[in-house]
Amino acid sequence: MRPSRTSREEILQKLSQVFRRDGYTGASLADLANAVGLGKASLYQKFPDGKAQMGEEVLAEIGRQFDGEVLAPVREAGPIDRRLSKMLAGLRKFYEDGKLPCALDTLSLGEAGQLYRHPLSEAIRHWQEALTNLGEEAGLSPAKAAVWAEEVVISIQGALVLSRAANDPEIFRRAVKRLGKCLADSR
Amino acid sequence: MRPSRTSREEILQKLSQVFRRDGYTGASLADLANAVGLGKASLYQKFPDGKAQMGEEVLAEIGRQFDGEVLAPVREAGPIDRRLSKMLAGLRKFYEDGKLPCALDTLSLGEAGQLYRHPLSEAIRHWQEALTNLGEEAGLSPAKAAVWAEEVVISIQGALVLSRAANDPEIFRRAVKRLGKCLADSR
DNA sequence: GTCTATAATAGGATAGAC
DNA sequence: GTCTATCCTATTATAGAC
Repeated sequence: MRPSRTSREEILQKLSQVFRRDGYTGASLADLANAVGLGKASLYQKFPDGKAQMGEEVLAEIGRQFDGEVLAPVREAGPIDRRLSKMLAGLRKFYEDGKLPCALDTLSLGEAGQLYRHPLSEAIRHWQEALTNLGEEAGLSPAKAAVWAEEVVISIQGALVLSRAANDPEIFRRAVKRLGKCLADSR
Repeated sequence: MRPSRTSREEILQKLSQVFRRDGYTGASLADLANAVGLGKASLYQKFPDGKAQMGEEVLAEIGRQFDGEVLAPVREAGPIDRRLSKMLAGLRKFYEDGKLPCALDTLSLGEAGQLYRHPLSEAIRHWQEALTNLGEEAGLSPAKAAVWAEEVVISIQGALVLSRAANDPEIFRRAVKRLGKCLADSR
């Protein structure tokens, strides 16, 4: 019997929390092992290439989770407003109402930025692409839709940074709320 | 003769580059000493409390620099548009056209976030305050001015994160350019 | 003031028992 | 599969020479 897939998913979930909170350098193997509830040596059994591999698989897992919780609603059929507000609800959950940082931020610092260059830019591209399509469906020109998509991603990232630095998750919640009203304004 | 003030300023300038690029945990004493051009022991002569003190003084120095290069133009007399565009030029210089991260981002991760809680939130408050005043002078209601100020700060922070993660400083330049046109839209 | 040398500890990674 | 024990290197920090 092959190793259960959910189990690894759960491990990656725990690991991702540490990486997102503390960044790549800030996440020590002791922290990571602790979060998973295993010894360091056991982690190396599952990730023979060590921390770098953990980060890589965590990024992939985060990407899948983001796709399911945030982007799937954007792409489904139905009225634009409903899909947008489902995405915003997904974002609130994914970022735990502004209390959990984004890996695009915390895994792009220093050495990690080089290490994960491609997955990071691909993740951004996917997000913007889904939003651009939504913007066009809402009646924006391709150019305006692309700008709107970029501004949405920027707003989320900026609000997360500000919430963390100011220690005030309300900043994130306010920003999400404003995004619910701004599609019409871009027209 | 007491130690020259510019010399310490220059040291803090070098240190701040490392902290901003690599974050608090990512900046090792070897990196920091190297950037300054001194041995590690010499750094401890100047900062007896080590890395924590360096970060603290770096944040203070960054605050002064930001105040001079970015916020001073916002507060000076003259037409609103001119002051806004001077701020944007200041931002482009301060963030080296999107290539140098903001300390609000990279020094708010993990342990550093707790360590520098107060200077970080104070820095944000100062920035938002100056922008809110500008917004009111431009004719916005106090409430709308506060929202506009928050959105400007969010846009800058988000654009910096995105530029870094996507490895594309153009994202930052575009965002700054858009900020030059958005004050009127908030009215 | 700055350096070399060195201590003390933490971090990443592996060996081998169970 | 997981653990204890261990290795090696990097990191923070200090002592003491110049």
